Formats: sequence, C-alpha cells, structure tokens
Amino acid sequence: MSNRDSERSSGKRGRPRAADARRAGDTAAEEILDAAAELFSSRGYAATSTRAIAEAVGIRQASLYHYFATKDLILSALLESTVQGPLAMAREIAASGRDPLDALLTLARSDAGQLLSSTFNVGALYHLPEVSGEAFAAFRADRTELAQHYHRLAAGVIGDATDPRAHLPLRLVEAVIGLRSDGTVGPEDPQRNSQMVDAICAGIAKVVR
Amino acid sequence: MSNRDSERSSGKRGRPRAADARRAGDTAAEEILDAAAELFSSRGYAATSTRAIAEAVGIRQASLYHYFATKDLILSALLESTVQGPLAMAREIAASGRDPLDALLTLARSDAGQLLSSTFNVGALYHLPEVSGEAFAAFRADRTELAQHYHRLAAGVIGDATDPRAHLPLRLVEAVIGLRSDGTVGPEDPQRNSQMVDAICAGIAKVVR
DNA sequence: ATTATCTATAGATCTATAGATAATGC
DNA sequence: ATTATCTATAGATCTATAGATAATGC
Repeated sequence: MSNRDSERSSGKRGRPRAADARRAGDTAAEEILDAAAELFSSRGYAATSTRAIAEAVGIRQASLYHYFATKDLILSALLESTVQGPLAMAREIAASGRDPLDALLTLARSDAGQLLSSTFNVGALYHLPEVSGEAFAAFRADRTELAQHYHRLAAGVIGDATDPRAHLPLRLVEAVIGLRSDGTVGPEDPQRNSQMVDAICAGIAKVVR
Repeated sequence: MSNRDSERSSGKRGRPRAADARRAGDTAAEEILDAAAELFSSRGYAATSTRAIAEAVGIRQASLYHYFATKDLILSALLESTVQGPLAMAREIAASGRDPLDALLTLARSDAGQLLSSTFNVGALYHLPEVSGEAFAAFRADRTELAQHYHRLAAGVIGDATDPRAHLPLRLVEAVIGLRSDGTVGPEDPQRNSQMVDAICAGIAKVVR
C-alpha cells in the first residue's frame, strides 16, 4: 500500500509551469492525452489547434512537442489506446471457442459499456474523417480486425457469411457513440446506460437469430 | 421537350474561367456544392480549405465568395438539402395516421435507400464535429425533429415512450453511413444495397416488436 | 548534467476582401 | 450596365523548431 506517495508529489524536475495543473493524469503526457481526448472528440481533429490542447492542459503550445513529435501522434496514441482493450477481448473470446451468440453478446456488452462509461465520448474519434489518412493506418488495421471478429461471430450465428445482417451487431454497439453525442445517454446516468446496453444486446440477439 | 437547351449552353455571362468545368451541376453554385459534398464528407470540414473546393470546381478560391459569403454557408446548404427530404417525408407519414410499424419501416427504407444511393456519402456530414457549432443550429433543429419522428413511431410500436429500444431504429438506418465509409456497401452495387436495406428494415421490425 | 518547461519566431497556410478584367445584355 | 470571373493581398491563424531558463539530481 505504499504506491500512493509517488503519485506526482514531491520532487518535480524541470522548469515550473506558468499555470497550475488542471487535468487528469499522473504524467504530463497523460494530461495532454486527456485534454486532446476531450477536444478531438467534441470539436474534431483539424479544428482543434495544438494551442487549444496546451491551454486546456495549462502549458505553452511548444511544450507539447517535448512529449509528442507531431500533432498526428497525439491522435494516434488516443486511437490506439481506445481500440486495444476491445481488440484484446475480441481475440480472447475468438480463441475461447465459446458459442458464437454467447461470445458476440459478451463482446458487445463489454464494448458498449466502455463506450458509455468513458469520461469523454472517445468512440467519436473513430469517425473523424482524418482517421482515413496514412498516419492512422495502424489504428485502422486494428479496427478492421475488431470488425472482422464481430462479423465472423455474427455470421456464425446466422450460418451464412454473406448475409448482410452480419454487419449489424457492431453497428448497434457503435450506436452508443451517436447517442452520447446527442445527449440521449451519457456517463452521468449509469442506470439508463445499463438499460441501453441491455436493449442493444437484445437487439443484436434478435437481428442475428 | 425544349428545356434541354437552356442547360448551360450558349450565352455565358461574365469573365471566362481559367479552367474547364469539371463538376456536376447546372449552375456554379451547384458545382461548388457538389465539390464541397465530396470533400467535406471524405476529409471533413476544417480539413477542407476553400482553396481545395475551388480547385475541385476549376475556379479560383476567391470566386467561391461570389456565391457563398462564408465557408459555413456552404456546409449549411449541404446539411439543409440532405435533411429536408427525409424530414418532409417523416412529417407526411406522421400526419397520415398510418400504423406505426408500417410508417416506421416506410420511413426507414426510404432514408436508408437515399443514404446508400447518393453520389457521395453525405450522411457523414451529419457526424462532423463542426455541426455542433452555432452556424448549424437550424440544421440541428431539423435533425432533432427527424429523430423525434423515428422515436415516436418506434415508441408507438413498443407501447412505452421510455423504452430505450425506441432510439435504435434511427441508429440502424444511420448504420449505412458507417458501412459506406468502410466500403462495405456503396452506390456501385445496388443489389447488395437492396439486401442491406432489407436487413436493416427487418432488424428494425425485430427490435421494436 | 539532466530535465521540463518557457519565449520567440519562421514559414506555411487559411479565410475573406478589394478591386481589375472580360464576357454578355440592352 | 451587369455579371462572373480573375489577381493580389491583408490579417489571422497554425505547426514545428531553436534556443533560453529554472528546477532537481548527482
């Protein structure tokens, strides 16, 4: 129980900041990612300047470049960090040999729950138009693999790999991104979220059966 | 049959363009909207410069401002023009007093079909982060009304206005936007599109019943 | 000495405006 | 005279780099 005191406490290296810390995160890089997650997911990538990110963190614009060599790399880090968990889970479930419907619903429940409970609507990052650029090819490959896991499990339940219905379960999970943008759901009402996740999973089951 | 010759033919007013016309549209404003629809929906709003739009049309950057006083107004015109049709149909169906499930499926089929058959993926414009800005409040009001029509019809079938499932039909229709961005479907394969629309409508019926 | 920050700025944009120009219409 | 375009540019960005500064660590 002694790992609380190294948190950000005592000895700070380097020149002090002009402003106080105002962001979540134990390190400067985490503070930057937290601010960028909020701004990129609400205002978009091109519309968010590095100056706006720095201001939200409480540092100068140029100081961002001590941690990220380019603006691209900030979005890249956010994209990777949000897809890694779902992808790892999908691989695990795929390897487990579970019943396809059970596997599909477990994956969907987990992913929808995470999208709803995250502090910002980071799922919206997936849909930023800039993500189709070369700088984010690694993320897109991960995202494609995740989509394939959903598709394969759904096709397994349906019994036909060409049935267009097999594309719908992932889309129902991602519906929560739009619902959060609209304010229909959000992390401030966990009970409503839980009902929404249930409704989505029930919908997925009905669509594939 | 004599309305073919006023098309863009004979008498052109004004200084000639430096480049040839290269865009769909009978008027310069339509050419601009066509180019902007392609660029905004694929690259995003902030990432598309007025210069890029002008180049796609074959005119100089400053010439855009003869037709649109600001860049905002170009996106605004596109958003309005894509939501007007669906909204008009939704109002008509709502006023018709039809059976809610029948009404819901008719609306969904029409909207999904239009999103799939349009030349560019204009549905993606709805999800641009910039649309949450003040300049697009009129569009957002229309969009909200459309969402309410879907929600009310779905709640009518379910028999409970608070059931979270009532939010899912519109989301299933909008799934085609993501499917087009991914290349899963597109206007080049009408037969596959038709199967996808059927699958979505069948999914909607199952979700609300 | 190392580190994290700062100030200052170069160079490349980007939107919008001002005013000239080259057509047609009357 | 009217119109649709053009050229030129002002002023406001924006990203990234260079190099100074103010802390701690050794």
